[in-house]
Amino acid sequence: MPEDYNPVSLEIKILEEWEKIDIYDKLKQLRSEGPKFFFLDGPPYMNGLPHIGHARTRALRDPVLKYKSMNGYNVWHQPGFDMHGLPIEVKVEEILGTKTKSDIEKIGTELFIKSCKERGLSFLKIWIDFYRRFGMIGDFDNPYMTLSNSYIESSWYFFRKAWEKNLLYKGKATVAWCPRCETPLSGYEATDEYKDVEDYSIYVKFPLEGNKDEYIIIWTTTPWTIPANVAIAVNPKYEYVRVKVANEVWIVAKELLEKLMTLFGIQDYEILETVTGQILFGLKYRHIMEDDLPIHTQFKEPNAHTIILTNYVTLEDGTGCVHTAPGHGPEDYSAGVEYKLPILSPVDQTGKFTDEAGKYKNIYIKDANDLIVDDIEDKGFLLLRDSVFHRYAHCWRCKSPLLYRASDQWFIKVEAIKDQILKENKKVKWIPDWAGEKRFHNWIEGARDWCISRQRFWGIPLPIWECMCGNIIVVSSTEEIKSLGGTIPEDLHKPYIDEVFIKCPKCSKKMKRVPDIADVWFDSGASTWSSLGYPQNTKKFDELFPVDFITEGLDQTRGWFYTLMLESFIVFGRAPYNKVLMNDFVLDQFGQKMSKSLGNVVDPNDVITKYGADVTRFYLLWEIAPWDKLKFNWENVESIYRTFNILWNAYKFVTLYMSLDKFDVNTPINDVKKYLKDEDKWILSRINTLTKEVEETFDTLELHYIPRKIKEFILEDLSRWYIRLVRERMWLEDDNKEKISAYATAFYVFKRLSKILAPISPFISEAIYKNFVGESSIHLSDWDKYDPSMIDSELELNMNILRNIIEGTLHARQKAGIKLRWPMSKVIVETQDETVKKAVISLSEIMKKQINVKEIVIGEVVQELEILPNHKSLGPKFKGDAKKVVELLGAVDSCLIKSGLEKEGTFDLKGFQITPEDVNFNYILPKGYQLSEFENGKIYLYTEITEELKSEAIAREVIRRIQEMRKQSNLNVEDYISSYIVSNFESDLKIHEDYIKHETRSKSLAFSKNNDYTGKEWEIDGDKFLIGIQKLK
RNA sequence: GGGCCCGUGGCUUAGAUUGGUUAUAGCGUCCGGCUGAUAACCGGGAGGUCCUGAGUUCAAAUCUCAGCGGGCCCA
Repeated sequence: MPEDYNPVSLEIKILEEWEKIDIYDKLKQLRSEGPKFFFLDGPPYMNGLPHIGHARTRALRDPVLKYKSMNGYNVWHQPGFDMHGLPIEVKVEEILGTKTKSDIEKIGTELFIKSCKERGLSFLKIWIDFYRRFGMIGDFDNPYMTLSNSYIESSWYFFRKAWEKNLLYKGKATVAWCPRCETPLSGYEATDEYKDVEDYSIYVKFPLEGNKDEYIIIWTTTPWTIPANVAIAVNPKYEYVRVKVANEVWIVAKELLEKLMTLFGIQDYEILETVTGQILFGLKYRHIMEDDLPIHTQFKEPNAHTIILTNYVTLEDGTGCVHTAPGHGPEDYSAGVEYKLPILSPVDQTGKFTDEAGKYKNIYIKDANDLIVDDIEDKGFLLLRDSVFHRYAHCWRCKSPLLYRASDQWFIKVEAIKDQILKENKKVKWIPDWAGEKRFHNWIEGARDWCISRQRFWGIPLPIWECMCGNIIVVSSTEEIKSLGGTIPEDLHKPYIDEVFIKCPKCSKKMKRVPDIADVWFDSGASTWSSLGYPQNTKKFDELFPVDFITEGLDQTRGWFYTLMLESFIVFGRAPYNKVLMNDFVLDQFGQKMSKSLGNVVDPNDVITKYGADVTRFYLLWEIAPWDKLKFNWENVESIYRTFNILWNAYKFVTLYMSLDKFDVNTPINDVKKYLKDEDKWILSRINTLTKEVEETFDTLELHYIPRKIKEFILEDLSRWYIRLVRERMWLEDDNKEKISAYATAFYVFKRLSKILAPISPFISEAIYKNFVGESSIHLSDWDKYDPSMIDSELELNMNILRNIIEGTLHARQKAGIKLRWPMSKVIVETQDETVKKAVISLSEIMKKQINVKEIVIGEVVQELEILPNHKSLGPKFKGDAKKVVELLGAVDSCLIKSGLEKEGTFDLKGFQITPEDVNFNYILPKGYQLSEFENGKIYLYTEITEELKSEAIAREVIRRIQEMRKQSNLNVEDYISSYIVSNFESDLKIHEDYIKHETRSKSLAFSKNNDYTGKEWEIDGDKFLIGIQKLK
């Protein structure tokens, strides 16, 4: 006999059982011959605890895997963990108290890297414990970890392939740079953290060569980039003006002229000439810092310090003439390449000016701003010194303001292959489709070459060795290193790997590894093959590739979804995954982002501790579609808990009677088929329909529909309807066939329901299944496919109609103020719908019981139409004749008037023209009837209570009181009692004596008081009843 | 600034592929009822500018366009 529903203790108990039998091992063996299903786990970053968003993603993916397992698939479910990268380095730096890279070198990179490793591994157990507690079943003893030697070695394969395909190159590029971390950041890393900051806003004039006192005006918010200026860009399409201001001539965009003059406070100016940007092309100017930065006089490139043309120049702000410093901006850099400009980037990796910056050498760029602006002013080139608030990129980890600087980096040539990747992406099934067809597609379309190198410590070392002679070798395995004369360290990380030298096959000199590590986004992107140890071990990969299914959050569009696609495409020439489910985030109940500072963070462990993993998983799936934002709502979690409680109680109810009767659960449903009643056939049909719908939804991955349909089934079909209908049958004595067939039906339904529920809520389903079926685990059982022969759509439809009518009748009862306990003699169902008539006829027995009415008639009740004069309208209209009109209204058939008004809008009442506003109509029910409407018709409840009905009603009222007393006395349902009833209704009760005795399990029923019994006085409709009961031994 | 997604009673939501009677359900609230599984449940009432505006149409929550607000991604 199961206890009350206590999810937490139930789940803990089941977890212990799973551990005892080593359920994953069993599952693996069981499905070893099945078709493969390769699920690739999106590795969480190991710098914190699982949050509710992680729980959501897992609540989405785990049901798919469990479902696939139950359907015979050999599911690959290996958890993965992302353990390298800057976030961990930053955390470790906090702990060790280092501020710069040289600090790290001082304390020793070995110590630093060891600390990073410890940090990365420190969360592993917590996460795996969380997965287990969450009800996931997977290969948790063998996770893939990006920091393992095997993973690193496998991932090297990518660089080798990219190198072979000419997609890996070393280049100078202007990339976002964090001066504190002293490393470049990817474009998107740089945009993660924009902050509003105050900066200079300066307007500067550059003197044109040859034309005395003629200047071109530029605007910038970064004075520190002026030293690196090598060109000024204009847009060939725009019009520019040469303006006379005092004794100078200035060049600015025509459209911005007025605005600028107002800004500079200049009233007297004269437009000398209007030209297109095209005309300005090639004009030479002098750099304003020639004196302090001699380098500006030494450029050999012919285009240095000229006006160039680009189309990225806009008229939104500035002057239409754009200061161009290829060493400090990506767009400037492309312009620099296009026009063969010198790439000047006189800033070192810590953000300080270098020798090339002349007098500004060794000053941190931001600190140099003031000095530079002052200098420009002193030289007379400053037109305006102002400040501006704008969004400026900051380092996503350490929050330092970023800068752009040119440096030597390794790149992946993405632009060359993106068209092919777009083609591959078309083969991938995305859920929802727009995630792939639009979002991901657009992202790839705009992709640029990927700067994959980082000048940091904690990451996958680039497997690139360089020789003085210029030879470059990209290795793909430790074996290869050995064959080239290198020795393999125990740990493939820095600094050990830096000590590995190989012999140059060309010149026999010592080749040195490029000291860089890979951008951490590279790591997880290599998981397709690295998690399987490929290419060092080919077996698993050959069996499993490609990935059948992945799922992650929508932020991974540019992250994991992308790196997986890109890297796998480069290595294997195809999309690595077939199906991708993209989910949105979890917000708080008001739609606010969860954050520590707001204090609105929902810890998944809190939810699990309160309601259990089953409810949590079910809720996270049920609340909203996976790809929509989930507003976490505790009240809705509570409602799921209540649903589970109801399920449990329904389960308890049937098991109670089954075990009392020692029902043999092996009784096949076919054995009792001829005893099945309509409600049995109906629920059997419903559970099969539900199974069908669930199967279909697991294919489309619109996963939220599954728990919604299950919840509706549990509440509407199982608890509110089926159990209600069969309750009495469960109380039948002995081997009554009606009872046995109800048991067999209930068993079938619960067994199937537990299967359907198993993928989503693995614990309660396990408990129900094991208690019923006795097998080791539901998760080692096969999915019960829906049985089309059990589905009777007509019956389902009829039952729906019936439920509508029953609800309508109960409404009529309520209006009449008659309790359900009181039997009524008749109800008349009025409908034009033949289907409804059929439904009522075929299911009238159920209906009679549920509405407690003796007879159901399909027919109609003629209602009298009453006409009510509207004096407010009639009075003014007919004045003195009004009274006569009212009399006439009473004399003429009101139906005639009504149809006349409806057709013509007016009615001739013996010469008086009346209109609709003059009268109101009212239908009068014949005496003794109560009306209620339902979807397809009307219900008339005949409410006259005869003596016969009343005595039955009283009997039922008394039964109800005795049941209540049994309950209060904590009697078991099977206990027998003796009872007495003292009242003024002895003769009524005597008519129903057997009925009362049977219902209350009274062996004897007396009509006089017995002081030995537990007695209680009740009042029923104003009459007093003294009732006593006594338990029999 | 661009791409994508979202906006429906106090709250959480269904309904958009295919325009069509009175816009779905739950929570909360008020009234009534039921209860031999249920600290449950059932019936009813109140509660709506379906973000705004325009357009297409006999008809728009639904389709189109523009705008507003929120989110993710990018610049």
